[in-house]
This record gives sequence, structure tokens and C-alpha cells, in this order.
Amino acid sequence: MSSRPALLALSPSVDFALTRLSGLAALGPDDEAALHEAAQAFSVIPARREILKEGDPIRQARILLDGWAYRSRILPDGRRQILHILLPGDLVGMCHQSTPVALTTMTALTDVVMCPAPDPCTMGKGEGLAEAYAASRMLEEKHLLHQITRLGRMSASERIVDWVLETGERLAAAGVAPADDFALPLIQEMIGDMLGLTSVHVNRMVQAMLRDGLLRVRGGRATVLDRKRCEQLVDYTRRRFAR
Amino acid sequence: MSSRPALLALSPSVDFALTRLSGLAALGPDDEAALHEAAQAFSVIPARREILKEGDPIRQARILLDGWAYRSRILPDGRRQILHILLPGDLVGMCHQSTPVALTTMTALTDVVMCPAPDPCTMGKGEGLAEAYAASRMLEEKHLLHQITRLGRMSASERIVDWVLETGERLAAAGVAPADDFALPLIQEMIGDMLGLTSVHVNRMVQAMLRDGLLRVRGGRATVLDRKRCEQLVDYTRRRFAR
DNA sequence: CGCGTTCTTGACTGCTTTCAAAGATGGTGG
DNA sequence: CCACCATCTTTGAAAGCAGTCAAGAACGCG
Repeated sequence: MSSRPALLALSPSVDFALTRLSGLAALGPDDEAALHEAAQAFSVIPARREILKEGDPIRQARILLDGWAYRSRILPDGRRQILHILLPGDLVGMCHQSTPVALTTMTALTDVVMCPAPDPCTMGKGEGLAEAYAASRMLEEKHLLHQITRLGRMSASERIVDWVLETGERLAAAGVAPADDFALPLIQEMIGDMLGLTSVHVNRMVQAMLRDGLLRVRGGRATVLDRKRCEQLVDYTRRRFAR
Repeated sequence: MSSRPALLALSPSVDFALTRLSGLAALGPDDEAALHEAAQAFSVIPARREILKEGDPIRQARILLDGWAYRSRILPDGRRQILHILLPGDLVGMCHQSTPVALTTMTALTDVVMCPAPDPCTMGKGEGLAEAYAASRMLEEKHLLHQITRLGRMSASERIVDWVLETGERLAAAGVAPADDFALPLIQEMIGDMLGLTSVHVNRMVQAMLRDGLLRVRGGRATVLDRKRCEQLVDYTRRRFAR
């Protein structure tokens, strides 16, 4: 969490959300003001707590101001799939249905700070925000599609490298951390549940890639050691252009 | 394709779209009229032709009136992932960005009939359509999330059964075919590319399931032979409630 | 009838899982 | 400051699911 000295107790920092959203669309002063105002109605969810349960009604769209969360589904025999990771600046529950319902359970991975997403319709202007929201939804769909490609057509080590690069880029886009070195609040079992692998195999692959000098995933931290080789392993540049 | 005798040449049938959308929200007479009008601006895309290419600007949202299409991504070494199947009544390119861009290539699987999606904003009323569009987007997201779960945490045979059940249900919801027996315009290689398997393995699994009396996937047709056992194999009922 | 596509089959390889146990790590309370 | 506990990581051996390669059979179409 970043600091804003005097006001911390009154409203949390909006920096990550602002950085991410203004990377998606040009925001005006009203957009920024609306965000600051919305942040005053923030709430904090402790790590490991469920934020939404599958089937819950969605009261309002929210912005994740700080922390990590994940959406997951659990099969009846206990197998778990982590579907999507939510990072600072991400939007939650954006949909225009009259009685929307959560499609999946969402859980806090770290302590999480959220606030209501300012509604561009009720604001006078706010076109910048509306545009950013739309772009954010597209980006989320893009991540889901990437996740499908990863699981369907990539090997274990490709999946890991690909996901680390993607996540680093997302964190950098929100100003949370550099793309090549960031805190990673996921244990290996969760990485496995996300990438369709067992924790044992994640462990072996991670070690192999460390030996190869590709990347280090250890001690709650991910570090890209050789970006060039990582990128060419998963053809990452091609995808950046496709942004 | 279904028939509407005298008018076929002027505008195609809207039946599938109407059936699907009114299952998602209550449509009024204006909604229905708007759909009929939009259908006059229909276009036909022959099988195998690309409908959209990754990166193409999206001119307008469209409705798939008839036929099958798919969204896919191809890795540089030739591996292909089929991300999502589009069926009659599905919406394409719904997004509120000012300059939206196609995230993935989309290809016609059969001959396809499309028309512009009537815009609820420009109509006087059209709240029913707007609601149906929102529900449709949620449903599409649900399918992408399911696809992730399938690929990440299901065995080969589970993936096949699960996908056949889901597709049958979607076709039934649009009034295209009964959920247990429908034309399947996918060769086994495509089923493999969709479910993260090789065509050889799809073939073996399909044969094994036919021997077991679970389902038949052959000759361009899928038939659920024992729905009860299929459903319990993939815990399908649980998911229907979660709708 | 001939050709190209799709399906089928077999043998072999190998990536990933499974099971089990030992080794680190970090936080807590004495 | 250290013992202790729970959690997380690491390791090994064995098994299994799915992939690969290659060739033959079936199918559909012109």
C-alpha cells in the first residue's frame, strides 16, 4: 500500500487505479475527482476472505484500489481452478444487467482495498471514465482468452513464463511494481490451480527455469532474470503488438 | 437454416435470435420489430471465411442469425486454440469503446447469416433488448470461464462430455435443435484444438464413450445417449443451478 | 471412379501426476 | 532467543494420461 500522509485514515490512495485507468483512456479532472470521492467510501477486506460468492447479487461495480484477489471455481471432487487474478486498478462487477449475479466466487489473496466505481452516467461528464471502463472490460476479456490459450496449448514451463510476464506487465501498467520484479502472494499450489498443473510440477518447472537463468519464483516474489529469452519462449512481443 | 417462404430473399429468419434473447430478458413488440428491421441488412458469410481478423476495427455490434462460427488464436509455431464457439442468436462485438478492436480472429464454421444488432440507445424504448444484451455478455463471460475450468482441471473425456452438454443446451436455448442430438460442424481436429487435445486422442475418447453408451460424436452429429450418466460425470446439474 | 479430407489404429515416447516423506520457512509464545 | 508448530517447498520413484509418428481405412464429393 502506498501512503498519502494525512488522509490515509479517511480515504486510501487512488494512485494505482488512476494510473491504470488513465493508461486506458484520457481522464479529465472530473474523472479524477470522482475517483477520489468514491474512494472515501472504501472498504478493506482481509486476506483469504471471500469478497463475492458465486450466485451472490452484485450491488454495485467496484474498483480494486490495492491488493490482489482471485476468481475461482471448485469442482465437486475438490479440484480447483483459479480463473483470473485481480490486481490494483481492476474493475469488479461491471455489467449493465438489472439484477446481476456473480458468476464466480472471488477471494482476497492479500488484504484488499476496494471502493465503489464512480458511475459515469450519474456524473455530468465522465466520458473519460466510461471509455476507461469499456477498455478495462475488453482487457479483462483479453486476459480470459489468453488464459484459455495458455491452458489449452502451452506446456507447463510456457504457461508459467507467460503468466509471469503478463502479470508483471499488468502490475507495471498500474504503477504497482516494475514488470520484472514483483511481490507474488501466491503459493505454488495456487499457481498450479491457476495454470492447470500440480504444485509438485510447478515446483520442478520453477527450479528448472531458475537453473536456466530465465526467471525466479520464490519466497513470495517473482523476478524475470532474462526477459529476452522469456519473451521469445512464449512469443510475447507478438502479443504486445496485438494489444 | 429455417424457412420463411416469401420473404427469404429479403430478410432471413430471426427466430433463433428471438428465441435466445427472449430467454434472457422479456422482449416487447418494439424489440421484436427492431430485430426484424435490422435483419433486413443481413449478410451471408460462406463457411471457412474469416469474419473478423485480430486487430480489425469493430464497426458495429452484430447478431449471428444462423450458422456456427469460432474465435481462435494461433501460436507462431502453428498450435491453434479455438477459444469460443458462436451459435445462432449470439452477439458479436458488443462493447462500448469508441474505437474497439477485435481481440481475436473469428471464422465462419458453416455458412453464416449475420445482421446488425439493433441499438437500444437509438430506439425510443428497447429496454428489453438492452437487458438481453447485458445478459448475453454475462453468459458469454460465463462460457469463457467454463472453458478455462474445462481446460485447466478436467480430463479428456470430461472435457468432451462437458462441452457437448453445454453446446446442446445453448442450441436448445436458441431453438436450433434438441439439446441431446444436433448437427456438429466440427471435425475432430477442431474439437481437439478447442479442448486442448490432439485429434488422435479425441478420436479415442469419443470411441470409448460410444462403447460406454455415453454419447455419440460422429458423422457431423452429436448425440447424448445417456444424459444422466453424462451429467453426473461432469456434475452438470450443479452448474445449471448456478446459472 | 478417383482424389482429398477425415477418421481409425498401433506402437512408442514423454510430460505430468501421484504418493509419500523429508526439508525449509516463518510466525508465535515461552 | 529459542523451541515449536503449521505451512510451504523440495525430492524421488513409479504410474498414467495424452502426445507423436506413421500408415491404412473410410468417407464424401465432383
